[in-house]
Amino acid sequence: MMGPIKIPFWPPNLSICIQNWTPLIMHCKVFDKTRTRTMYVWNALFRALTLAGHGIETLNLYREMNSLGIPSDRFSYTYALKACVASECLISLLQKGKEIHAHILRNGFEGHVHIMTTLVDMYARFGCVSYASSVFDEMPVRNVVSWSAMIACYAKNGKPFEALELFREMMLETQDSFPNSVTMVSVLQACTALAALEQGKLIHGYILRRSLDSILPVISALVTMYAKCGNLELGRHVFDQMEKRDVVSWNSLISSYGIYGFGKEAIQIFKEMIHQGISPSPISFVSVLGACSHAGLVEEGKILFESMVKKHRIYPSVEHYACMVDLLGRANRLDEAAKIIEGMRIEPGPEVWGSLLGSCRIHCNVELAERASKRLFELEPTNAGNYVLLADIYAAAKMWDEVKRVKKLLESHGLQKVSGRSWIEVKRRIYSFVSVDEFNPHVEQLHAFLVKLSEEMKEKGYVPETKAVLYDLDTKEKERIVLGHSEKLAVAFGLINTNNGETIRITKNLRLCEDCHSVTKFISKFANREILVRDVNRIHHFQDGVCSCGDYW
DNA sequence: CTAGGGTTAG
Repeated sequence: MMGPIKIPFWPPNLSICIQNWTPLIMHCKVFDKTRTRTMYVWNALFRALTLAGHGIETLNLYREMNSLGIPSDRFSYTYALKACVASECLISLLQKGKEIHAHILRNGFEGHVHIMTTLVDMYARFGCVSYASSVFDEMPVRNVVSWSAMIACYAKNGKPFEALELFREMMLETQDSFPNSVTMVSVLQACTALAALEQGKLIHGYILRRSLDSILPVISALVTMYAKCGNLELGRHVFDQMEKRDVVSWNSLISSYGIYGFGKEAIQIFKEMIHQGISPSPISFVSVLGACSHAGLVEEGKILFESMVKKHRIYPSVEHYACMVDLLGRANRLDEAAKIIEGMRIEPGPEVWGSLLGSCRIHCNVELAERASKRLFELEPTNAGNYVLLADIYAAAKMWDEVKRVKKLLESHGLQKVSGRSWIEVKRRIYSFVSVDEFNPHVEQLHAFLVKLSEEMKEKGYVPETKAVLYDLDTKEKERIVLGHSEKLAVAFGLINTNNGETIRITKNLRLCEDCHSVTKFISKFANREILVRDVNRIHHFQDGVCSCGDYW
């Protein structure tokens, strides 16, 4: 007689295993007549496979179950949906997910909170925000988890405004869907994305009132929020107040110091973490290597990279290699960076080539840039940033025909250059600027302000840097273009509309331009203002004519 | 046997 099947530790050769298992399960059905018992076995198998990341196998088995005429139950649906996103393969299982979605509706499960929430999450992970929100909107019953899933969907897919708006709506629903710690983490991420410091402080207040301030994920998210919103001190303060810390809390602090360009301090914190008995995770190394790279600490970075395997038995992933390429490339050791790629023991992905291309831009290396971009265009043909980087490099080398060619290439993929945008929070309102902005009512005043400022600066030795301009124009024209950059408009707006002594906080969606960097340094001295600019990857803290990045970025 | 969350490069 066969007893109940126990799921053993999963053996490595899955496909063979599944072939052996399927008849076993069918066999089991013969012995165990009750249907729930059989479903339990199927579901347990789905669970084991999905947890191990074998989405394809789960779905194959799921199909087999269906073809045997066994209907899904509420458990199998959630596993099948999770399997669509838990695949090791790169092929998209979105279509499969939609099919299961249809089955769910056809079989009358549209009122099942667990299944519908899983559905929201599945679409979220595919980046299909509108699908997720329409499922969410149609849900007859919602609870904290469903609300949190939808807020997380917005926060993770570049829709922070929508995330905060939904959170507001959630708070109005007074029934049984009070936000909990999981909700708050996503809400904090939305504040981080917007660099909305004041909003973040209000959320912090709410967290304190709801006594959610001792939950590790919440505190880590708080530390990151404060640091990335331009207030490292408050982030540090939250960290210091923690009673218990885990590796993620430490990672938050390490990367926080890193983005400001405080590399030595980041290394110090990394060492302190180990000293306190916490083993570094792979992400700790990404954070600390990133910090070295931001600060130009090449030798320190190399030593840390070597210690990964030797001391901590952590094998470098693509991300770690990308950090090393960035570290060396930025320091103008491009040949060494290229050697790192050649010596990689895993397939170099777009992250690695992207790092190399970025470094080529800084040091105007056309030849290497062409090599890197060739690979990049194959690996991620629809990433507009790569084309723009290459065009930048050609423009810097005055190779205007090539610039045109790359721009055409970009357009041939139906893409366009992401335009620069900066924003600033003044009196709890967010003001946004783009470089050529005819609709912003403040622009004329700001332009006049900047023209006057630039004249004054020129007398004091300022020379505009127009390398960032991708058009073959004369110097005067180029100067006019860089003077209208969104980050300069935002700084000017901040100077005019905030009080003396108030810190100005700007956020930009792209990398800060070189000319804007030197102008902001200048302003910080002559207007005697502290100015923080957060660009795509880091924070520049300007004070008294100096920037925390040490002009290395 | 069921749903949501922390830290990551450029």
